[in-house]
Amino acid sequence: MKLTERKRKILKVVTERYIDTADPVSSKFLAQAMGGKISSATIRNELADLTDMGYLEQPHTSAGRVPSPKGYRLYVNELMEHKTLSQQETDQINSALSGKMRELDSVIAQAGQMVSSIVSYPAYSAAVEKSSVTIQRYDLLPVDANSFIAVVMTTGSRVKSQLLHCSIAVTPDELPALANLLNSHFTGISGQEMGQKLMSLAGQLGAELFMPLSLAIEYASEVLDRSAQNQVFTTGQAQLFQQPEFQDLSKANELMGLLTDQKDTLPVLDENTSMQILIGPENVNEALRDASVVVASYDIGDNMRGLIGVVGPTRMDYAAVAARLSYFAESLTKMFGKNNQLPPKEDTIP
Amino acid sequence: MKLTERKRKILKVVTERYIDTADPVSSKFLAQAMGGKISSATIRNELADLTDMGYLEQPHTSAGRVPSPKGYRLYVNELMEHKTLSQQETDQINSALSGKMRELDSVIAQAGQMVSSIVSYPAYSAAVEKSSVTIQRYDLLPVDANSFIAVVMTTGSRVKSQLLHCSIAVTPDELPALANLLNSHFTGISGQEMGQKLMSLAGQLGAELFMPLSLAIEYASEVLDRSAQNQVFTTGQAQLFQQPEFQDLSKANELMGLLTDQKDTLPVLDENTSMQILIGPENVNEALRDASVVVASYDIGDNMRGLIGVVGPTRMDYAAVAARLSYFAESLTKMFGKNNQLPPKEDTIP
DNA sequence: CTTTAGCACTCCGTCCTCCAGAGTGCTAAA
DNA sequence: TTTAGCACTCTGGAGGACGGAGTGCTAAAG
Repeated sequence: MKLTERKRKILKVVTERYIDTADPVSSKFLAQAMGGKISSATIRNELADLTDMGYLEQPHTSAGRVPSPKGYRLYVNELMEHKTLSQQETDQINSALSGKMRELDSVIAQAGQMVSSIVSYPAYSAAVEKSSVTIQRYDLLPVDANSFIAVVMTTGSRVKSQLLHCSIAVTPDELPALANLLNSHFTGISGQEMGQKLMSLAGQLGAELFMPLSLAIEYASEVLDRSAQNQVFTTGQAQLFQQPEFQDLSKANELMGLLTDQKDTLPVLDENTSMQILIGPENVNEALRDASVVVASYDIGDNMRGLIGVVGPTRMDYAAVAARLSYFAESLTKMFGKNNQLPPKEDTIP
Repeated sequence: MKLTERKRKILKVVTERYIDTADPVSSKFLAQAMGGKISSATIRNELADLTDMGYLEQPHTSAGRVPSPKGYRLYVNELMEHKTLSQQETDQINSALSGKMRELDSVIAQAGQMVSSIVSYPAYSAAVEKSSVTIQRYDLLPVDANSFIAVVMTTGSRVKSQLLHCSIAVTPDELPALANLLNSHFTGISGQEMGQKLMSLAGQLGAELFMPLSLAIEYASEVLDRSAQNQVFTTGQAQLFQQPEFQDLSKANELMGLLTDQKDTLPVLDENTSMQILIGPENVNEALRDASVVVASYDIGDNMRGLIGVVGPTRMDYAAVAARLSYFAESLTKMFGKNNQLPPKEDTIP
């Protein structure tokens, strides 16, 4: 059977109406919405065809029609009009982004919050490394006899630091030497390799050097660990309950679990794709089978990509979400691009 | 009317039974549970008294009895037997805590997760400053012509650092002088004061010094800001739905909102109290009126306190939660106490 | 061949009613 | 003060009736 222009039009109207009201769409409504030129009987014939073709579903005989996942897919790929945001909406996003923030984790977390509040669905947000992270550089700063600060910079120019306490006293003079040792032998390698290398040095160094060294390395490998298990932030879970499809606890519960306790199984975007829409059963994740996900990525520096996604019912407003999400992702890319690594910089103090 | 020993016993049994089954407790059950020596009719008389006194409630005539908030309060204050954890349970907690972790935020967040999974209710976790935080010390590390690393240490010995980019070149020789300036004039004061002081210096310094300085200060005040708005982590929200009282969406929804989007309004413990139980209407927060909160605190270094709380139905198992939470809090205090500021330290590399 | 009017049919959701079960409160006796 | 007995109340689930919404099909019209 051929998908005529009129069928496409009908599918589009059905989808948009259903997105709007969450009620199955009737032939009567369609006849009107399509201009009143054709009768509901004709529409019914078309609907029957579309149902045969798998684009529509009926919750039960004698209910209206609802788009199937296949229908949504066609809608998203071919029928959906790509919205552009209104001035007001871009302003809203821009002002949300204009706050000054430096630390990467905060930026990521906040981005999720903003998106969630803008699209009114739960959102998630993460940063993923393009390649594996290693330590690029170490600095050690003296504090007192038993403490010093370790500062490490990873590939991707993220800087982390921590106060370390050492039961054996460390004189400030020793620190530069230790730092040298670290920089020359413990950069560019994995946490495991660091551990091995450290062991091999165990015999050659006195305890007064070995101990602070091992502390610093322990810290460094913790930093690597933490950036490897890329942290996912989620927000706006409560928005789920606004949706009629999640009035049913059991459905909502599964998704909630995903959003709170198994965040790390949320869909990740393949590299080189800037946005992806996953509809219902297209999701690998069992818990997302009755939901849809829109996920976009943005660039952070050379070695990292940010990920930001929205979770909603299959009935979610794809056009609106996609438009907002892609604008948001682009803005973030620009923002990070400004100085090749960091969030917006204002040269004035507020 | 007097609260006889028998009445207390009955209240205790009612409460524990109700905590266990979530079903109103009948006189028949009580007669059996109390040893079968007295008849259900007698129990009914006693129940009527307890209801008059406000310790029990009836969902409707001809249902069994349920503890009122006042009843729970009495139970918690006087009737509850303080559990001690089994070997297995302490082992579980200890092994959960034994993972090595240094960064404060991660420790806090993880603590919440552990507690939530141990008690099977949603949990929240935060760190609060005992007094206002200021910067104690600055270090600046050269990176390249236009970048340097700023390292700041706050009161309470938390160290934060960030790579900063400056559009005007900064020579490495200038950094120590800048750091001196920062350490002598910009320590021990609030973010606002820093801003003012910076302004007053604006005229006296050339742009090549002023600009990196202002970047560093901007970063420092951001650090202060962030630690002022003490971040609250929540986990295990999905556990709410396991509870029969939150099968009703509207109840659950309100609580979910609190746990995801208004985390910062969750109850905070007064200083000097190590644990507190807030039952139903004792909560100031409207959304918590039908819920209970158990919150405990632990020490982190000199200037900080950790806070860890559990949110559940009023019917929550206070004895179990309180026991686990206080053990957990004590363990954390010990853990942080070890080196007066930091999480567990192992002198060996895994 | 397509469109349309007409009509029978299906299914849902709601509203009632009915009824068993659980539990109480009260009374009167032990 | 305790207890047996009994009438009473309330809930929750099952069953049935019914209006409404919407469809599918047929047969006629374009």
